[in-house]
Amino acid sequence: MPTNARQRLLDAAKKLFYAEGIQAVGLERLLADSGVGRASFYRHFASKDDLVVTMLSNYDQTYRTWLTERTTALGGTPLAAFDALIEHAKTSDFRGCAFINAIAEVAEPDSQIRAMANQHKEAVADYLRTLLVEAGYPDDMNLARQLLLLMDGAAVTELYERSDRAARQAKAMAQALLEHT
Amino acid sequence: MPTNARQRLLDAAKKLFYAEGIQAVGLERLLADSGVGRASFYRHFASKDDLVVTMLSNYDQTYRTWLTERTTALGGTPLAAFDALIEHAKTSDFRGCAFINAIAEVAEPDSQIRAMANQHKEAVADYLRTLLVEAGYPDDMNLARQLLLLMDGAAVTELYERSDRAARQAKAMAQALLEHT
DNA sequence: CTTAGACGGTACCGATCGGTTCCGTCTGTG
DNA sequence: CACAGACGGAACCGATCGGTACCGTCTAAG
Repeated sequence: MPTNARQRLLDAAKKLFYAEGIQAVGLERLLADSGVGRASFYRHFASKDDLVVTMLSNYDQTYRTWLTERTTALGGTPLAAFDALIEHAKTSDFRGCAFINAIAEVAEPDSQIRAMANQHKEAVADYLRTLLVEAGYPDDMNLARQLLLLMDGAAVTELYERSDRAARQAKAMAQALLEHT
Repeated sequence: MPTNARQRLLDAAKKLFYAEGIQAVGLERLLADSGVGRASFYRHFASKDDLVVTMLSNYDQTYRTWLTERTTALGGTPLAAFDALIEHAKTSDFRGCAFINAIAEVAEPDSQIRAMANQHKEAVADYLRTLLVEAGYPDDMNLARQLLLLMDGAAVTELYERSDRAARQAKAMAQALLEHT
């Protein structure tokens, strides 16, 4: 019967890997930050890679849940998703998309992380597609992918700019894109 | 009088860091791949960080030169820059933008790499601005930054997709953006 | 009270990290 | 020929990497 060591590890992994990068954070940091013993780590995860993959799977779930809830709260339109992104970009610990950052540093073409990123982005695009349909636009996955490209472009731009400028710009571009459709 | 050890190191750094990531490539790999002795490395660079910064500065120069030449050869219009991006995305060793990948994995907010990335992107945006002016569009840095956001969004999407789809989509979006201006 | 299981702490492992030092070689110049 | 400088190879350094093994503790269930 596991208590909470596993969850503390996942929490620390989510925070540290996102904030500082996967390769930059060693097990020592993870264990110190989570207060979990070294042995307990390997009771719950087969390896550091296992923790990374589990954490990213966790991130996929929590991010999409968050996006859905905030978008709904902000009006439920396609543009509301961009308002959610703007809110996200304003937070002090915002550092773009965890999947994009992960595949930017792992590089291996047949990595499980790449496959997970692909799947994650596909799911987000599909969500944007449902937002488009609900707002009365035609069912168009290509248009949804255009919105996703804008969101990802903004997420990556905020990595070197320190403001929500790119997110607001992406929203404006999305608005123009939807008006001229 | 330096001969060529420094240049071989920079070539290897450019190739390996871009292909596999900065943290993933150790000095051993750099030295083995370039054929440079360990001592010679430190005769030319103060540290690995120094090599990284020098290599990125080199990348900024060569990338912008390449972009200018290809864009000019492809017509010199703003959309020609996207044709250059499509060509780039088709190459087998394409792995997005080196600066974006670098800041995705180094993370430190006051890092020199972040400042260089900011400067690089500003220079590219300024080049896009001149392309807009030459094509008869109003002098509008904001519009140039919109084009850059599309290019960066495509570069990052190609990290987990394996085709030039995102680049072609970004071009289509740029075309729509320019037509409705 | 006793037992089982989850736990944290620690010592330890081989490998590799970035970095320093010394040495022998090779090449071009005076 | 002699000298200087750029070079490659290798030994070595402390630190840290991911991973293994063992131990004592705490807690909940029988």
